Amino acid sequence: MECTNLNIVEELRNRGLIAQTAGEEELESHLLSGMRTVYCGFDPTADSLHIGSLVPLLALKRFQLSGHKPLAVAGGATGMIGDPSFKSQERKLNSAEVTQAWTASIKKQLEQFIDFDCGKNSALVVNNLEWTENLDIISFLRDIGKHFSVNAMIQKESVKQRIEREGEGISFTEFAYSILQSYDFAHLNSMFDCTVQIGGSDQWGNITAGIDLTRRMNQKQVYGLTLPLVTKADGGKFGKTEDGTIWLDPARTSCYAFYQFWINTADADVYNFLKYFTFLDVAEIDAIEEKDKSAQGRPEAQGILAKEVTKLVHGEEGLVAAERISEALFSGDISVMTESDFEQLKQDGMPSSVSSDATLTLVQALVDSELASSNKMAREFIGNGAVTVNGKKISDSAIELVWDTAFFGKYFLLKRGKKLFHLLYKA
RNA sequence: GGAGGGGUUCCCGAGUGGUCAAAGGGAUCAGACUGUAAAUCUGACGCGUAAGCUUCGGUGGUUCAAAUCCACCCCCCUCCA
Repeated sequence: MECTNLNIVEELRNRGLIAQTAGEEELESHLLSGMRTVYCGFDPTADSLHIGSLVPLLALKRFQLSGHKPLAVAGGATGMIGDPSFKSQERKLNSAEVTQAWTASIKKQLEQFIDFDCGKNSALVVNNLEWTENLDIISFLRDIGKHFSVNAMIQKESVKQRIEREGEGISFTEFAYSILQSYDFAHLNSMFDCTVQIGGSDQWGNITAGIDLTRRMNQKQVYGLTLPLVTKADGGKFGKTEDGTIWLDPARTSCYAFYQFWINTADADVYNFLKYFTFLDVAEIDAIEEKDKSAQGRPEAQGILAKEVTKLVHGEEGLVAAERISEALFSGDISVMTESDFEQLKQDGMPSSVSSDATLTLVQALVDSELASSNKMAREFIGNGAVTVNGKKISDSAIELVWDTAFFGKYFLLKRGKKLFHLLYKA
């Protein structure tokens, strides 16, 4: 990768990706005057990252594209402690085995996003357990802890509610989290000459603490930048659907479901999301917005967003699969699908299940497939005309599914509502 | 330790002996309209085809009948020590 040296700060600013910076002008000239090593940490709170981590992850890549060296840290150590920042409750600790297993899978995910073979600014992924597991308690308290003022630490907004709120508290373990993360920054600074840390805006307190510690331990000036929390225009929580979190791991959230998540982005959010989650030029995004505005009917933006993000996360292959299913289900005529298309749907992440029953009622099938939460609901859906079997609307709730009438004698494609599908197939 | 106020169906919140599966709002889901939007309108929203069954912090009691009354217990909040 060439060192293009475009102004990354300005680029982030144009995309609305800067929440806070420690000395924006200084940081800007620091980044313009040479290749810098930029770090961002990701703690293992599950065996996969979810789309909440996408903004910082892509930001690392943006830094790399502008010629800087990204350094992703998997929080094998910090994940053992638990970040209390803006968390209203103390969290339970996971076992060491679990945390280390999660760290390993997260490390693997991080590696997909940044380039490890582009010369000088090739990326680095490290685990912060490497430099903390052998840290002894006395050194920790004397060499690191001495630089922290508890008075200052309890002033931080990020732990305020835990300290002030009645009925809540914070253990020493979580309280010390910030020290651990600060030490990461100082350590990375001396090991890799890392001078910039980025993170979500909830990380501001931890980042500034790291800047202070690095100055005190290494006598070096380092910088911080936080990215905004992604919000939706309707006030809802970003990244959650009825079915829960949108994960980056296709085993947890299929490429198809992932693609659909982005397709369903509200108009009010989609142009911002294009700036947050894709590498398209801001000018290009503005052009899309202009075009959508002047054209009537369906905007193109959601399709572009879904395509770009799915490709980034799941690659060309994942995108093709997601598009194939979406095409078949939403625009194409299902009856033109071949037997192998159905097989493909299954493999591509279409929710599906096997049935070994000779015959079963449609009501039962809807409940089994979780398209309806109870028989009563299933009947109501059928009565409302919300249920389709193999492309045909069914309004009789007494109907039975007979395999002879299935596609290829073995597939029933159930649909409830406008966008919920389930493939039922014969054993 | 003392005084007071609370815990209601996903959330907020009304209900103080039968007319309560429990007002109202939000969230959610479906239908119509659309663009696999938004807004709007309609409907559903404990389980059951139904009869009916199971819910109102927990346990026990009073009563023909309890979310509502009584006893004990658990949890939360406010004030005092």
